[in-house]
Amino acid sequence: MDTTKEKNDNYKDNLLLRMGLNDNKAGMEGLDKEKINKIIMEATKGSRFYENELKKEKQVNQRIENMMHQKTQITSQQLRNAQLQVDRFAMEIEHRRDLNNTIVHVDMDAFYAAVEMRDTPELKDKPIAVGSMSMLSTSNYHARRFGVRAAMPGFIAKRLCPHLIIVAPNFDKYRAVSEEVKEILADYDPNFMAMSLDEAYLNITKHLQERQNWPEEKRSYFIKTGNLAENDEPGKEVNKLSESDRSISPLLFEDSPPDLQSPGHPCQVNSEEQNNPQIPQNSVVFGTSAEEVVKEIRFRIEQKTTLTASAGIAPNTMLAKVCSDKNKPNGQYQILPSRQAVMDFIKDLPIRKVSGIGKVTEKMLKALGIITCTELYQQRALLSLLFSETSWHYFLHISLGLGSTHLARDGERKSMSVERTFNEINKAEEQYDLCQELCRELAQDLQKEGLKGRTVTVKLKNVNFEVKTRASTVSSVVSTTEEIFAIAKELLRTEIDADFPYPLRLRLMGVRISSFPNEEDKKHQQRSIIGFLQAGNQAPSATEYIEERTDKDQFVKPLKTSHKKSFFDKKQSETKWSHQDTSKCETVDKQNLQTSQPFQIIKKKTSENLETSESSNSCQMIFTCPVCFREQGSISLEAFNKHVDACLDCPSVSENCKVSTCSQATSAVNQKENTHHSFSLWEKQDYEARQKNIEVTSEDCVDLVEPKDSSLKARSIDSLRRKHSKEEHSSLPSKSSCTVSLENADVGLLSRQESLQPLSFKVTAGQALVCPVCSLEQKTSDLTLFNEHVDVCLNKGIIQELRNDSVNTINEPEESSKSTGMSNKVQKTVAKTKRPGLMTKYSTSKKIKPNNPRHTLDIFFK
DNA sequence: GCGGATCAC
DNA sequence: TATGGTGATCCGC
Repeated sequence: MDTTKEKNDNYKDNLLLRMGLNDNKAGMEGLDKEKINKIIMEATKGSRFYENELKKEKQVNQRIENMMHQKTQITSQQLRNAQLQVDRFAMEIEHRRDLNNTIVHVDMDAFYAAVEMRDTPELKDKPIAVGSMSMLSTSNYHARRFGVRAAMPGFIAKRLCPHLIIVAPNFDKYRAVSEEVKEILADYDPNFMAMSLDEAYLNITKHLQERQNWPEEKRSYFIKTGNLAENDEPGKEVNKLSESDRSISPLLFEDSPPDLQSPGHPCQVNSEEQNNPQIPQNSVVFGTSAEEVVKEIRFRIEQKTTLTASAGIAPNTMLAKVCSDKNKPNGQYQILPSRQAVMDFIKDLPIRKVSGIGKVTEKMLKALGIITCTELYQQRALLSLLFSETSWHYFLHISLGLGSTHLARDGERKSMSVERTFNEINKAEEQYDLCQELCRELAQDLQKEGLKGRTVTVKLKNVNFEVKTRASTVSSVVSTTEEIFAIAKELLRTEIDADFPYPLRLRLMGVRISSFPNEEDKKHQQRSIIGFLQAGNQAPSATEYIEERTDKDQFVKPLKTSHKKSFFDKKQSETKWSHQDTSKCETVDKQNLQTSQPFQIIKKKTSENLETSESSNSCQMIFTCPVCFREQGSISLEAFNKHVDACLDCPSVSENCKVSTCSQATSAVNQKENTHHSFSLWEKQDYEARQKNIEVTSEDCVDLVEPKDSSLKARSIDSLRRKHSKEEHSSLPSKSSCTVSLENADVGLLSRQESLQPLSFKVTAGQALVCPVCSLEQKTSDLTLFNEHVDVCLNKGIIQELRNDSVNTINEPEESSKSTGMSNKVQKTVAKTKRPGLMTKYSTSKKIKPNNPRHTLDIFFK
């Protein structure tokens, strides 16, 4: 698909063109550009949306004005100094220029629209767009001639092109097609980086090396016929592409360059093929060059999906991305891996083409007379004085044609959010209901990924399109509907109160959660559990502490939870019970009957009526060590802490708790497999989820434990745990204990599967490390990995799950809020916004080498 | 840590 | 009638 950026801009350019606010060229064919602008303006002018656009525009202009003023203050001496510094840095990064990688950016052409056209032949020669009357995701090339673009509201598109057919998106279908494409991409780079359903980066350097020795058969493909037979393996029989099928692409892309309209079409077959009797007539042989590889990729994509892709080949991601746009649609472009080739390409390249330079940046730079990369380079000293270090480093990289040469693995998620646009809602009560509904959805999403965060942000957009965000960070992680809503509600309340007596007139509300603890945090959290428990004034008793923390941390569980055979039953200490106003004791008990915790501080409800027992109920508490899982009875907190400390610090802790660290099911697996390497079940689950990019349910989890046992298969890990809690000691660890053991072969499989989104799993023979938590030998010599494992065991297995369950147990959802009437599920875009390694990568200040750099300047641009 | 902005898709 | 949703990052407080 074309870059949204471009689509967006063209639309907004059109929007603003007649206002004299923007004079970019759009280059329309089908409909006169003036007409397009006129129609858009007529549909837009006077709207609240438009007024807000103007307002934002003014703000940008103000920014520019400030910048220009700042510029006038710069002395020539400052500029000279800046020049020196910048050029030193330029020399440094130039020195590190790496041309040894071949990066490919593959981009499906008008993806959603193309899928719809493929599947509905009637649409083939009509202008179509995918989306709704409110917003379009993409349009086909026919519609684009009328100025119909993505990120344009459908109702305006309809005015531009009355015959436009707007098709509702079908994301499941797009996902499926995307998977087909990804299967092909994986053949060339198992670690390829998918940016969305229709876009991906590949590093084919390794493939190219291997390919050099490949025989022709391995590079030949038969041309298939109209049926969509699965057949994209080299050398497999397929028939000729039928006329009707071949007609699809040209109709989609009328202006395709003829030589690229059908990659791999017989007209492109290598000459060697004709001379080789081994290769049948209706086949194509691809060469061994990068260009040939990419042709092959695009050929296979089209054969398999009947859809076309464009691609760019370059020594880094930044250039590859720009290249893929060059011969779009259905084309490709390569920048050869030489500095000269790169510089030639960069020379006149408008900076706006670069990923990361958006509308605003473009405008600001334009105010400085910068439009092309050459100009960007020429103004580098000035830029270093006007922009942040992060920014000017980024600019400098662009202007030298530098970018990421490796595809960074996906990092951990940083936030998760839900937001929704609706017709004006101005009644506070409805706003709260809506907020709760969003919190509920968010909590569900969080649960799917097993995440908890500390910061809750509420986003509000009023009917004038003015956006506000309000955030609150709490001291410990939250994840349930009630916890999130408790925070979000207050944020919302503050805003409602602030405008009183006027109502908030909202058109959008969103809830986001962030500040997920990283591994370090978790470790710290775990290790400081002792201090955690001691928090409060002057070493309070455990009971006092718990009472304080009940709302947030939910470290408390009514005793019924594990009354069956728990050690805890025997020794209970007195404590008080308090609960949040929203909690419902009935559900608490019901829930608790179904759960058991390895580590719990148990409170027994002594009053019949929880609602009235605030702060006065006696509860009894028992501690179980989170490390060795042994009940510590009603010992003092200090003694308990010491014990935990000792367990955490003692590497031979496993010696003390070999027997009971694993639940029955897992033990069985371990025995059966008799292995050396183990993963936390949940770790593996997370891992596989990342790979498949799917939601993982607890059912999946059980599959991992014992795939052959159908009786277990159908059960969730929770039910498994429940079962165990009944059959065994309830003090056994729950999820933490579900450690999957894998044969080395399995580990190998994992490593291979990792291809999609690699984890850094290294399995090396030799030195055995024993996890002090799960007692299982870790067959890795990588300390980091080992530590990660221990962290997972500690955190996910014990504290996290304890809290999770406690929380779920105590605050059972209140009665459902009214339906907001906005239940239409929107596709969650897999928005990976990482600019392949630029913006953030160079944010650290560099030590400048004290070499004289001045004379080297000329090497960059002449 | 917060809030507004920018950017990508 | 009607201008999206998700996620990341940066900057100035």
